[in-house]
Amino acid sequence: MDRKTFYLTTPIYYVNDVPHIGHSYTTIAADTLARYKRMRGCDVFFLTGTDEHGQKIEKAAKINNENPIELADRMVERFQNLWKVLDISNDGFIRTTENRHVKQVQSAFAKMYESGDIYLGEYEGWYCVPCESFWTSMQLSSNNCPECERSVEKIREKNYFFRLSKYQDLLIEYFEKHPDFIKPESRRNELHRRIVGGIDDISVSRAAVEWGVHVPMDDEHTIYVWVDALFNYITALELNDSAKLKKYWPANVHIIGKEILWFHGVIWPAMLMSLGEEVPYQVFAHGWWTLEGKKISKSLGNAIDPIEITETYGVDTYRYFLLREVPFGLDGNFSYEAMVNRINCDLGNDLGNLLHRVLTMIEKYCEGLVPEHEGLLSAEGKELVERSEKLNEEVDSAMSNLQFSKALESIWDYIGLVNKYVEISKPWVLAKELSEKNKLNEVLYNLAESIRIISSFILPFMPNVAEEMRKQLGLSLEEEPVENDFTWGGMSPGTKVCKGSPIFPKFEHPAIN
RNA sequence: GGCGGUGUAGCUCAGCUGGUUAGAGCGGCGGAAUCAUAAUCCGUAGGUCCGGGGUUCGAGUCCCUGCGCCGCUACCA
Repeated sequence: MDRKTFYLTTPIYYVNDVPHIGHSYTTIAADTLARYKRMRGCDVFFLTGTDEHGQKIEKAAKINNENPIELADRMVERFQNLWKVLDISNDGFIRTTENRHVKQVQSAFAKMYESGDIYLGEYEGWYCVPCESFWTSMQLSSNNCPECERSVEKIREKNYFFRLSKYQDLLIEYFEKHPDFIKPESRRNELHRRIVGGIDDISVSRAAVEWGVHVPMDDEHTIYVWVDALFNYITALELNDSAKLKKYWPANVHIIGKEILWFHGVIWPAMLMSLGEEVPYQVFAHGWWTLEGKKISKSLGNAIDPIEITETYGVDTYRYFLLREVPFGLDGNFSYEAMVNRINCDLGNDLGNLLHRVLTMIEKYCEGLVPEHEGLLSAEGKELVERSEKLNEEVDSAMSNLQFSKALESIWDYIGLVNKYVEISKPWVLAKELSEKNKLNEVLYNLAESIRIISSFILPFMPNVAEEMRKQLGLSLEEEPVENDFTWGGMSPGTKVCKGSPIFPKFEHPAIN
């Protein structure tokens, strides 16, 4: 039987920048979705990688007195190391400097040239010499460079162009037939209006840039980095008719930041249409993080290395915070205050304490063995079971829409219900009466089983925490997590639990400056 | 400038096609309980739903307008 495939990607990260919170956010979201889909039985292919060409890299390397590829090699290591630290389970990693990629990009470019969708034309624009930037007349601020306010000069350059305008109607049609193509909806509407407003052909080659993929029919030019970069999503699968491409393409979702939506939502589908390839099912553009209320930028120098955060606060807690604090798609604010609050309250008080109190009772009242009980479930016990089924539906629906925070909210509602169940059932009272032994056993079994289910739902978000919970519950860590883990009844009576120290130690709130 | 969004409790936000006393989480306050990382559970917050005008039997929810904030307008998660 063929399993359903699920192909998801992050952008390939530009190696001119050190990895920061934004990169980690996209990748953690993608990883969580990938892990979730694997548990649901999908054949997942999760791709990330690095974008290594272009003028910025060329210049940065020159300043460092090294070859561009040396710079890239160094930076790639930093990204790969971060993914390792954050427990990213990517199935593929692609670098745009790899030979397999370069060759396929050239062949796609040649194909579009042969079909007439790429043509040699003349680029006309405004050039700011000190900034080394090109601007359209619309971008100019009172006829000067919008960045430095100095005067600009008109330049003409032979360039290859992609006939984007030709795809206007097809794109509009695609947007209208696939309302979920771009998420969130507000972004979709923005793009849609802009396409309706008219799109021009785009320059897809640069004569002035040497560090890039050379235009196959004209060695004087390199291919515009964005064109080069976008193709990674299919060159990683082997574009030229391989079984892998057929198996996974079109991608189920490209997860990206909102600033690169134009490329993914318009240019990329148009080029795929030109090549006769299918368009991805969805492009999901998430929001931006501010740091303590301020925009994160190089000029402010306030970027934080995710590795630093995780060294202090832990990897799983960081993953949890990013996906819980802000609905995916909206902007959010990262603050240590909020992070500590989430760790202490959601994780420590609600979840960590629940695990700890239940295991203590199983050890105290049942010699550390998950008890067996006779007879039917009590009304409260039934509610736990029913709500776990509802939770299963809620989480699946939220995850299908990449609503990570919503999925976590549902899981935490359930955790709240289980804590309530402890209060209502009062196992410490039942334990005092020998005649209540069967009732006590039922309660403790239900609690252990509820926590097992919770650990399954949490696994895609916090893989290490889930593993630790399972270990303390006495479950085998050998077996791969599967869909069955989400449904009631997986806990075998007689399982020996193994309580450890609290899984979420409390943090002091950071001093307020 | 053009196009679009948004303004709801101290804070962060839910409130779909207009319909009974406007909701959640966190914080604050009061109580219960003792299995537990002083964790948990229960109760409580009386907020001109930005201002003004209008449509309607009825508007936080629709329309107009004023003010504030934000996004897109082809570098950057």
